[in-house]
Amino acid sequence: MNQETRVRTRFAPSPTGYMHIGNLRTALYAYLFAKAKGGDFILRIEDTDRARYVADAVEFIQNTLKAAHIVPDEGPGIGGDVGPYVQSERQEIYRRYAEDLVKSGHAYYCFCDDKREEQEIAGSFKGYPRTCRDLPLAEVERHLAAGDPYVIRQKMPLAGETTYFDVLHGNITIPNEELEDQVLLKRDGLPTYNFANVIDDHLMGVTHIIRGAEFITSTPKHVLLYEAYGWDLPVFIHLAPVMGKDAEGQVSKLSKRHGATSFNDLVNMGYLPEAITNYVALLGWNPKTTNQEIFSMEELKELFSLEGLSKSPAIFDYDKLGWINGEYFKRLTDAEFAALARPYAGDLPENLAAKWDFLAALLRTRLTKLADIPGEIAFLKEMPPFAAALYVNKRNKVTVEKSLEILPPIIEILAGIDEANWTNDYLYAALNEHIEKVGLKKGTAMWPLRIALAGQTVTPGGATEILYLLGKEISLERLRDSLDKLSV
RNA sequence: GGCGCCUUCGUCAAGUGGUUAAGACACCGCCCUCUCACGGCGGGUUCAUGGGUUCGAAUCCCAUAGGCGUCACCA
Repeated sequence: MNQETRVRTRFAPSPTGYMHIGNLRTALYAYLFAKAKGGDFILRIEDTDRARYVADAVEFIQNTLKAAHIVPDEGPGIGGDVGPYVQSERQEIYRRYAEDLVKSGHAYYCFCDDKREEQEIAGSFKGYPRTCRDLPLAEVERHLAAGDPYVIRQKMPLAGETTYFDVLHGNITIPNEELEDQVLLKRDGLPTYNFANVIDDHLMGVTHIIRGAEFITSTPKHVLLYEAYGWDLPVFIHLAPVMGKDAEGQVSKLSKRHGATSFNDLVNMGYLPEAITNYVALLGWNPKTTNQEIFSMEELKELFSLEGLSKSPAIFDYDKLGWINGEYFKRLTDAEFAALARPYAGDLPENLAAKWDFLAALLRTRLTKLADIPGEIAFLKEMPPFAAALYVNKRNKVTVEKSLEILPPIIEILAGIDEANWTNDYLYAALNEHIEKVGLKKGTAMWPLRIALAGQTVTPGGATEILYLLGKEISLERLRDSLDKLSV
């Protein structure tokens, strides 16, 4: 390929209505590479399996890419010079190319039934099926004239080996006897993946094929096709898979048992699309020149290079995703975060709903995903039952007895504060004054207060913040109730 | 099973013959602190195993093991 060739990459999903995070990463890398090189990124839909067709899947894919800020230059609904970009609309093209291959002797009509199962049982599956490989021309014409159903198969070399170059893995060589005379055109007239893929990549001018490692062993078949047509080979880049780890620590290809595996699942859990994209970019790619980890899409487009790709599988790590998501939360303003987080809080009692912005600000630095919000704020909606042992805190020198002494005067002070002054700042100042007067350590007084108020040791916000959120009435109610239980 | 790919801390990873083997997440400790979190400082038997090559190997070669993929009229 010469220097002036414009880089063109593509993402070619089948319309399943589900965007696996591994697929999203493939799309991302193909997109980033094209953009890093000032080239084009194409979206092509590979819907040649009628049985697997899912309604609205194309729209779903487009929406997902949009949410992830991956923007195709060409594709269905976008246009471009080499469309259509949906394979089911290109049927005639494949047929023509398949027939050309028959004429040039690289493929042949096959009228056999699909006997694979029988053959496998018989244990002679290798080399199958080549029955029609050398069918006399007259015989072929007789079948065609009779309208017999057929497939077109690729004629593989019986000996030797095929080698191609992969950017990540170097030369890959597969013995030709491993290659089956694969079907190119199916009985229903539609092409198989292995055929349509090659035709389209060539016709659409794709220069770099970035796809999953599961295609490493079928690529020699594609290479043979390119050679049969006399076409230049594109550059192959086979990405290592994304793995998951289950509860037992077993590693396997990322799937349901590892939790959410689709982009949309993660978004619904409250990971920001930008954070997911950022994390996924780093899962199998490293910028090399910097230790930076938080990247905008613009930065990624500039930095991305094939050299940073990793050839070994990477395990999807929710901890790291959570950290990156948290970093994105911290970069938002309080108002932005409050708006984004509100739907996850569910129905809020009036007192809390009115103070949502204040609550959200407390939550912002404490969360790794929005779906954790209900659990974080449950104690504000309803006082959880708790054991007196929670009052005991060594570092703040608090015991149950001590709490019994500390609480009553504080409750009295709080009861005397006017509703109008019931703000975090005022409450904090008032309590602080009392604490200093009686010579307590701040933590010693605040600990039991927060426990009596919240019923749990870990809370978003400190004692006075919780007082403010709960409001005077509920706060005093909770405190008196807790004190009663403690006195028994 | 055949063929193929992969193998640096628990995880993501830098590293391309000479480094105290970066950095990040997670974990642990300390500091900060009205708890937690945030922030700051610090900690940890990491080069799968066995052979070579070399003055010297995480880096090169060969085996072994393990993991993964593939062997469809699915992609």
